[in-house]
Formats: sequence, C-alpha cells, structure tokens
Amino acid sequence: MPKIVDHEARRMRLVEAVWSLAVRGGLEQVSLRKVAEEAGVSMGQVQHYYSSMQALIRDALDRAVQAVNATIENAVTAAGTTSPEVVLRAGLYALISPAEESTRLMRFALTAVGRAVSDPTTAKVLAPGDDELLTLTAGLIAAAREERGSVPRGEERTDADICWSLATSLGLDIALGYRTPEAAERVLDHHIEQVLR
Amino acid sequence: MPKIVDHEARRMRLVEAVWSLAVRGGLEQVSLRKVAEEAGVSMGQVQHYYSSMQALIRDALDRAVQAVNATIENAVTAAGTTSPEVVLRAGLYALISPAEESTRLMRFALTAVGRAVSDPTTAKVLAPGDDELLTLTAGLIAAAREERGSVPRGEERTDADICWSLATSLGLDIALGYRTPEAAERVLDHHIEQVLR
DNA sequence: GGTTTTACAATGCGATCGCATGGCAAAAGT
DNA sequence: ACTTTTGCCATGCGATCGCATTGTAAAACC
Repeated sequence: MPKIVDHEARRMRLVEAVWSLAVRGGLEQVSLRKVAEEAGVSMGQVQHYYSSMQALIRDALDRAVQAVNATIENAVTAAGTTSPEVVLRAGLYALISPAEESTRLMRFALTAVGRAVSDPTTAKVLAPGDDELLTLTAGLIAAAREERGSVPRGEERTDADICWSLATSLGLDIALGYRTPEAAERVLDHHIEQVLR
Repeated sequence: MPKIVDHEARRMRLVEAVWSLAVRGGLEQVSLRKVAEEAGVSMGQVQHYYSSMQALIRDALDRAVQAVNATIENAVTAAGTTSPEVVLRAGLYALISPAEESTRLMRFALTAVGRAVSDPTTAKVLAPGDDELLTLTAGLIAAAREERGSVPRGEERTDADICWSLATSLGLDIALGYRTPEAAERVLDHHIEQVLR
C-alpha cells in the first residue's frame, strides 16, 4: 500500500477552504481551482477526495450542520443536570452565540440555503430540529414551568417549536449583521420569560 | 423618436423570468442567455434593459421584496379599521399565506439570501422590518391587549419584533417545504394567543 | 526487487459565462 | 425626404468552469 495519509484531515482542510470561500463571496465563488488554491493544494487532490463539486459542497454542508448541532449538544451537556430552565437556555443560546466560529458556520449555512429551494437533498440537511429535539425541549419547558410554579398549559411542543424557530431566526439575523449577539440575547430572554411565565 | 414600447412591461417580463429560473434551479442558474430564453426574447434585449447581470438580479430582488411588502400592506389595509387584533393577525398572516405567488416570492428571496452574506447591498434589501413597522405593530399589540382586558406589560416593541421574526421564519419554512401553511398558521395562532394573553 | 496500489499532479477539452461590438429596422423630428 | 435616435438582434471574445485523462513518486506486498 502507498503513502499513508490522514484522509479525514485532508477532507477537513478542503471543507474549511469551502467554508472560507463561500463566506467570503457566496457559494458561487466556490470552484475546484479556488478551493485548491485556498487549501494550498493542487486541483488534482481535490478531485482525488471528492468525485464531484457537488459531493464536496454537500460534505461541507453536512459538516457545518453537524458542527452547529454539536455546539448545541455540548452546551446542553455542559449545563448538566442543573435546573431545566438553565438547560433550555443553554441549548437556545448556542444558536446566537457570539463565538466567531459559530457565526461563520451560520454564514456558510446561509450561502447554502438558496440551494435548498430547488434541491431536496440540501433541504433535508438544513431541515429544522427533529421530533426528538422538540420532545426533549417540550419536556424542559414543562419542567421549567413547574419549577417556577407557573400554571401548566399544555402545548409545550408548540412552545418548543417557537423557541427554536425564534432562536434560529435570531442566529441568522446575527450572521447577516442585522442584530448583535447581545441584542438577540435580550430578545430571546424576553421570549423565554414570556413562555415560562 | 423611435418605436414606443412599455419599458416597465419589458423589465417586469425579464424579472419574472429571473424569478422562475431562480426558483427552479437557484440563482446560479440565472444567466443572460437563460433569462432571454425564458422570457422569449433575445439576449440583446436583456442587455438593452440591464447594464449588467448584477443590475438585473438586483432589480429582480428589489421587486420581490417590494411585492412581499405590498401584500402585507394590502392585508393590513383590507383589514381596515376593525379591531387591532384583526389588523395584527392580517399583517402577520400575509407572510405565511398559502397563495402560490406568495410562496414563489419567498422562494426567490431565499435563493438570494446567500448573497447577503457577502454583499452588503443585498443584505440591506433583505433587512427585516424597519422601525416604523415595529412601532406600528407594537401599537397594535398594546391596543389588542387593552381590547382583551389583558394586563399591559410594556415591552410591546420586543413582542412585535418576535412576532415578525416568527412569522418570517414560518414563511421561509413553508417556502422550503418544512411546514404546510396550515401548520404554520396553527403555530402563529398559538403565539399570538400567548402574546395577547 | 519487482509488482501493485495508492496519492496525488499536470494538462487538456468542451461548455458556458458576462459582456463588448456592430449592424439594422422603425419611428419621431426637420 | 432625410437625418437622428432608439430598440433590439446577432455574433464574437476572453475567461472560467467541471471534469476526464495521463503521468509519476512512494510505499506496502510477494
């Protein structure tokens, strides 16, 4: 067998290049040559690791979405077994984090959203939280309400749905420069306060 | 002077072609030749009315945003001077309307969102509701609360902000096929109910 | 130590792109 | 009638695109 290289590292390097190029000038600025140059490798290497441009971009998107999900899970895990309200806030805040890498991933996701309009595969990758996340969040909301002594009012699933929609929307606003993370946090805080009231 | 033609009609025809092409295959599928073919005219005509591809797409985006705003204003105007809650609902519902043209415009806007990441001009066009809209909406919320006899709690501006964020988010979900208009309406109804409670 | 397999690198091809250019028909002004 | 202006068409150019092809150096296997 030939040279032993770290395939994962190679791919990650190329995906990073795609992220940078796309954030800098949109997905349309991502080409085999540009990616190769940005990553400091030859065009041949890009072709060696990805059978097509589509495959490269798809992998870049997959990894971006997975990275965002990972930050949410990490935030929730870090919150540990404190009060449900703290866990709830931790998860939602992950989407409006001022961390530069977080914003970068959101920005890249935004450059790919356009494709979701005509490409069902892309749409599936970018789809909002699944049932499992919604169920978990609904449980957190119910528990947090109980903890606060609020009147339970059912419909926690819809409340959870709205929370994630709002947090995502705020995160995208941050990525587009429409809001600062601080302003977004104030809005999100206010909403959580209303929900748990 | 030469042939008299309806410039506005010509431009609108080209913009329509851009919308169709972009919704069908993303903004990257929009080219001078394709637009000309889609509109059933020559490439020269496209060049005659738009000095560059950028100008054409910018006009298409401007008109799309203006069209969406128009549907909101029309909905509000149509609601007339009934109760503030009805007016509020009318405006918000406009963003999740099941009307085909409405979804089409949202879809096109989505194909352009990616550009906003790296193009401040596009970002400005796609920016969320301005202060005026927010102030107006906040007034409607306050009035609707009073009408219902709810306790006033200030912060109506933030409530208005959240309402528009949620409605927009739901509208985009519909455009991407993540939700049906009916499901989105249920979510929005629930939120309005919570806000006015 | 030769063979094979892997990991690239370099180059070329056909298609498509935005845009510039030049020409031409029609109609308003003189 | 003739000039001028406008609306539009057709064509060509240089750049860039994704991808196929071919070549090559290195390392595991026999």
